[in-house]
Amino acid sequence: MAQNNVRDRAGGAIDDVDAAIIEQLQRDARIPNNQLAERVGIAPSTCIARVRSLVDRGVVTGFEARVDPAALGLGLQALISVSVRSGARHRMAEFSAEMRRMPDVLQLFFLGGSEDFILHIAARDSAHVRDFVLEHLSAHPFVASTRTSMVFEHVSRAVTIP
Amino acid sequence: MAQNNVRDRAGGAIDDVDAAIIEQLQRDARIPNNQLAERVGIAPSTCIARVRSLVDRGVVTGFEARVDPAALGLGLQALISVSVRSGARHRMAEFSAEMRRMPDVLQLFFLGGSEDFILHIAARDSAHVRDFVLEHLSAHPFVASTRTSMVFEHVSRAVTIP
DNA sequence: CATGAAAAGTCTAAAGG
DNA sequence: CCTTTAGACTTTTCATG
Repeated sequence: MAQNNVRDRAGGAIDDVDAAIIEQLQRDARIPNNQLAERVGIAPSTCIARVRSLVDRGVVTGFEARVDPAALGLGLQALISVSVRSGARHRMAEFSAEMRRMPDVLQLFFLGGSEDFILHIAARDSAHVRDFVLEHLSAHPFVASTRTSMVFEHVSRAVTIP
Repeated sequence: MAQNNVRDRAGGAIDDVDAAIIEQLQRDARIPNNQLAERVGIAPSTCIARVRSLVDRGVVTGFEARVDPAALGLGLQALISVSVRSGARHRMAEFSAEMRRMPDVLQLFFLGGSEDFILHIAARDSAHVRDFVLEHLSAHPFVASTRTSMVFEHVSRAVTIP
């Protein structure tokens, strides 16, 4: 069986050509359609239809520019584990919406287990991290406790096709 | 002072037009250059030069397609905190390179503090998570201990210009 | 640095296999 | 589902303010 066939949510299948398209677009979302077509070995018009189908089926969810936070003066990153008061567990959605509005928040992970969620933030310096935790977390009525760890290095990779 | 002037690493400055360009490209990296130019209020030829400059200065580090792991059959995500044996601390770089090669790893955070790093992985199901931890972490000579938390929800946001 | 105009290249739809 | 073709649209370069 030379061909992959991971089924997607919409019932379509990801074949080898789709996989190759995805891999190229993960590397460079701005590759011209005709170059992309040539690299994956199909005609440009077929390629355009394939890319559209991947987007329509929800496999490719968007195309975004990666920006270096350090280049914007945000040279520090931190992970903050937050435990929510047991009485406030049912209001997590509310809290989530608040956190999402904070400009410093890069990622938000809602977890099962003892910790309730982890925030990934970008900051100018350690005073900025401290202020963020004190003002937006420690002082928050839903928050039971926090634990902050500085990020020394962050590696992020696109998901690999199984 | 109506104009922003965050200095970047290369000594250039991010002015309001650059900030507007970055914001648009974070939303949609594939926006046509002439549309982008119109939205930020400059000529297409100027816009092309601005975008190139942002890339050359390392402010914009790339353009990538976002892919839904669930659409590829990876419906589960986990965060795994890993503590490294004290004797192996000086070989973290080696370990990092190994982890980066694993196809299931989405992100890798190197931390200061008691935990040494956190892995963010995508998996088919809980058996896949368990196998990953057992085979690649617990069995690894550098690893002292691990703690796995399932991710119920993951929100990821582009960095905001300060 | 920014611009406009012209050349080079790319996108896309339609028709046919 | 793929390919070819041809017209429309975009990108890009470069000379000039």
